[in-house]
Amino acid sequence: MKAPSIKDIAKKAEVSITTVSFILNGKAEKMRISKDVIKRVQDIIQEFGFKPNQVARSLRTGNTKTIGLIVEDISNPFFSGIARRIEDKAYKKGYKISYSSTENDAVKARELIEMFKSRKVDAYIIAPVPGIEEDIKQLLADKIPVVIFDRNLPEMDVNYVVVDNFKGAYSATEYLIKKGKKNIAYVTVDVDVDQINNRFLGYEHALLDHQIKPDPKNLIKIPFGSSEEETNVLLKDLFVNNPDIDAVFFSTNYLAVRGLFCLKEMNKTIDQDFNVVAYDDQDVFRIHTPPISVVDQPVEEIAEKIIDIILNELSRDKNLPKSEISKVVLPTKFIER
Amino acid sequence: MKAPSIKDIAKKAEVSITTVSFILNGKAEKMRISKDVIKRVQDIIQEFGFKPNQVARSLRTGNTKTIGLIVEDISNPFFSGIARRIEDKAYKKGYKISYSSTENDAVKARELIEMFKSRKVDAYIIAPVPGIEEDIKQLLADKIPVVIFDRNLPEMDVNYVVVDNFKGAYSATEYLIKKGKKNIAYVTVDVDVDQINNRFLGYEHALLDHQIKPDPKNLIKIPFGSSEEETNVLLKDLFVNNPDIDAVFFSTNYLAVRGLFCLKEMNKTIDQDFNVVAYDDQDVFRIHTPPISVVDQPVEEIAEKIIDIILNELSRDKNLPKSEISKVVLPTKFIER
DNA sequence: TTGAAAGCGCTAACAG
DNA sequence: CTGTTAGCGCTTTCAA
Repeated sequence: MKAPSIKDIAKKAEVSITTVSFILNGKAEKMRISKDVIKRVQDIIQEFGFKPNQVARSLRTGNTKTIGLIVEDISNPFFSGIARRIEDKAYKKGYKISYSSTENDAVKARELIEMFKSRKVDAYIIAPVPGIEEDIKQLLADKIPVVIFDRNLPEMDVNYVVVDNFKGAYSATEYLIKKGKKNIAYVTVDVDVDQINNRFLGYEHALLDHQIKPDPKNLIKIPFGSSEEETNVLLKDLFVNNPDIDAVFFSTNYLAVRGLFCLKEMNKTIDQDFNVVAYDDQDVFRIHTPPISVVDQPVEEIAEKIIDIILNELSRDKNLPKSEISKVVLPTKFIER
Repeated sequence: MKAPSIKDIAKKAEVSITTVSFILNGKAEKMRISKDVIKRVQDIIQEFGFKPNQVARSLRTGNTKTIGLIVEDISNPFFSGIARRIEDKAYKKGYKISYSSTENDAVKARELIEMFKSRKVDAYIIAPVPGIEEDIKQLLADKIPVVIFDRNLPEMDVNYVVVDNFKGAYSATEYLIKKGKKNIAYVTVDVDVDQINNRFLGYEHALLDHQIKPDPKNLIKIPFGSSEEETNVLLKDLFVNNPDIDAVFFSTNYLAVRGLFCLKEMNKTIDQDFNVVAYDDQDVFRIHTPPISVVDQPVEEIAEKIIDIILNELSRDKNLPKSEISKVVLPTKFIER
């Protein structure tokens, strides 16, 4: 009960494997293979339930019709939302997705790229971690389509799709300032990546533009990978030691969720006197009582742009036209609640 | 700047490709290749940054070191949580994951299996939709490792990892009954899959065991794929038309989330007089005011069992020992809040 | 200890 | 219009 090969089909149909191959690849017309033969071969393909071996095809043609997706953590709703939409669109064009999570670890990220390389994926979609610039450059040098997203790698000539994190954070901070907040805490993660940095800059500049001096006491960086408890401890310290904080801005979705739990535990009520803003919209912020205002990232559009760029590069002639780099910066939307 | 092949290495090292291959595959010892040669070849491999072409290797050996993961929707936190953990464990054993979402569509699921088949994935992890029994049987007949999870396919000799949905729903319902609830609504999805059916049976039996006659008016099945608005309308109808409902049990995580929004919009307060229970634990239920009791599925364990079974089958000798089928039923945990 | 060579299944010149 | 054939890069048997 082995899977039939093109040879079996050819033998059964009493034609050469070339003929079968042409029919398989829609080149029957061009090769002017007779209707009869086409029909006969197709019937036999049906009958045998024959599917060409993609592995062999890949070895021969050099492309695998697979796209490698490298994210920080596939279980983060932001990434899984993107993954879902990318999968959908890629699938319609005959591409499959292989995914992997880096956990923000450059070593792991590098290994993943190696793995994908040896597996000959046709293109890469990467939420980069600092330290893989070289590996990405290598990919580019090999003329393999790459799109990075979520974070930008400054100084690199690579396609990217990001949101305007500076403006996003700026507008959220300004909102708080206009609400009369004077001591706006900023909770972030300690990784040095572009989008996180820009969010902080947005926060900082909004303060400065409104004559508020950023107070280091109001700033906390939670180490990446901290457990729920560790995060809790740090957050509580922040609020306990700085009772005059009258608003908090969380720079990531998961920190905001942790923060909300923490505030709840502390019986700190969120109201006119104490505001909270989060990054990324999720059900949890809408459903919270009171609902939490957020800086919303257009997930759908991000995914769409990414896949458009990838498919476009994939379909263009590899050798000749040196394609323009796509630099997409999408706006965020502040949702007041 | 083409990727170097084993041939390039062999030439440079002035040995045959066989020798390189043996060294690559850790068979150098067994083949008693001299230390010198090993060293020299390995240095050159280093220098060239050579990685064997997995595609070629796959074609030759017949395995791709890839596992196909077929779920309903990768962006559902339940599935992405499982995906994350499976990925992690598989990665450590040198396996990669290709994922795809079926959207509960048997036709799409079948296509996905075909796709994975032609790509020669080594094993399948599937959250099955009704109607693909035959395809799975085919896989089994070809002796390809398969584990299904989340839902069971009754009457099939296939490894599965599920939770005891009957008991899960039973205990949750009983909890509500013991709280004195008389009119417990049940909100579910209209797909006819094993785990959804069992949840309903659990609910029903709990009622019957406590001399409560299930009232069809308290039952609603939301069509799968309904939009947020459509769901809203249906839910509102339910509550408006049945004002004596004093508790609701949502049979899936996303329905519960929709339901909570809906109740909020209706200004229906959740308190002693009106209870809510959801299936699957998520941040959103913990953070809700008041917090929502849930039937928790042990995601970590589910993922662990799945990957254990898969890796175990993958490592056993294919031809000889006909392995026992693994039937794992994990308990759910009712979390009262 | 190492090398030569067959072949995994398929595509695509090239030859009729 | 269709067939022959040379690989794609690798593993593995058989020989030396």
